[in-house]
Amino acid sequence: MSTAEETAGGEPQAWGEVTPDAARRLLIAAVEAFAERGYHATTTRDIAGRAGMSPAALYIHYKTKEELLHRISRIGHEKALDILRTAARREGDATQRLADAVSSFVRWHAGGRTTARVVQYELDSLGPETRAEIVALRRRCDAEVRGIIEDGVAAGEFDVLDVKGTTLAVLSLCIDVARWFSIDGPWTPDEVGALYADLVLRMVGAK
Amino acid sequence: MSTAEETAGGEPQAWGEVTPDAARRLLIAAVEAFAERGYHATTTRDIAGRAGMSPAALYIHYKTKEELLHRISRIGHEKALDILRTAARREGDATQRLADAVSSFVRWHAGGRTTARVVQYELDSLGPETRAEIVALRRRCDAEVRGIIEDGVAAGEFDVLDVKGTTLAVLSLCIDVARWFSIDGPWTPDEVGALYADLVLRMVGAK
DNA sequence: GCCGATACTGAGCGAGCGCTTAGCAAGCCG
DNA sequence: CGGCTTGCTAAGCGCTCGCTCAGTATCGGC
Repeated sequence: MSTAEETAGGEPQAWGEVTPDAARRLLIAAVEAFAERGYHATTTRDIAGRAGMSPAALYIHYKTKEELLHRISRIGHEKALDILRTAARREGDATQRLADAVSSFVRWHAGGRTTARVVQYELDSLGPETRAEIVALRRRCDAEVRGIIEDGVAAGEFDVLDVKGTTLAVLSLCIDVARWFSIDGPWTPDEVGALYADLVLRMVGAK
Repeated sequence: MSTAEETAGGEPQAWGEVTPDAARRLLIAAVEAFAERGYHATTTRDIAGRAGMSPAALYIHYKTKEELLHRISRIGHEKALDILRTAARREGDATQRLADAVSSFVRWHAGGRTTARVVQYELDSLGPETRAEIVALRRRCDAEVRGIIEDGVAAGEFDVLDVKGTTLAVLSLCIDVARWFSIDGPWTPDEVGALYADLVLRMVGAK
């Protein structure tokens, strides 16, 4: 992970799927601006300015300001789902898979907190149909984590009172990392990932 | 807790300290609007309209739109701190006090989620000096919870690897309830409070 | 060398924003 | 009863917003 990308807005080679280059620069500028000030407080002039372009250039590549948020949100959620799915399908018992899922999910929220903050907290600024699409992706994230916890309960590895509620709490705990984590704080993303994996294993009563 | 206030925006007899009546109505309208759409997406015309007044009436009672957010945020944080302090100073061992703190704090975030959402998630919309004042209140909330956990560790009741990190995680878990809780969901605020108290006791390794 | 396509800029439109001002109705005090 | 204060409204100012459009520079294909 390069320092430039760590401080500027994301994971290494992030947004590589966005082409052409000008469209990607605008999208990265939008991620930074949305994360700093929020969607509604960000102006299209600010986004274009950060990308080194005139305000009108934005509308060559995106129909509206909301389309930018939509693209960011979908790509981000797909990445989040990918992280959880990879961990859930790994070999190993439920304890190992849950620890892996939580630590990598938290690492993503801490390391790419600029992106994660937009993805997790600007959802309400999307229109109804667009939001519905993103909410569907979130439910699939939820299902991946619930699957691991159910496996652990079935195998007798975990002791859980309320599977649905505990799943929600685990995801909520991980997601909120994007709100409070700061690169200037006392922890690295790896350290928070390890701490949180331990806390979550305690929450599910892993032996 | 009356149904009207539950669906409309807060706890019973909330905002009783705000006078005169017109100022309170405007403030309650602002809480609802900020919670629904966010601070920047809310217009002063919308706030005044919800309170049944003309746009100009707002400026009789408040200097700016930001002063409304400031007042809401300070009163809300004082209430949150009061809840945690009351629980921390109760009689009983650390396990009982932590369970009490978490369940009442979560109940407040779930039951008064309209208010809590504004208080917890619109902080960045405040100006620098105002935000500093609120951040100081948050640190005092943090200190109350850390105090209980430190007591529990000292008494041998808890088994915690990282007191500071665990404190942060516990508060983060509780606060994020305001983001996802819905009155239409499958749980009551009491049920979430009880579930979360159990989860947190597991996180700190309570016997 | 010319043509159309592509990527961009400068200027600016209509709308809606936060906030102000002038004026008015109602209540209290002498 | 007259004059002052209080709480409000109608109208609107100055500004910035998201977005548009006519015009321009650049470039590959023929």
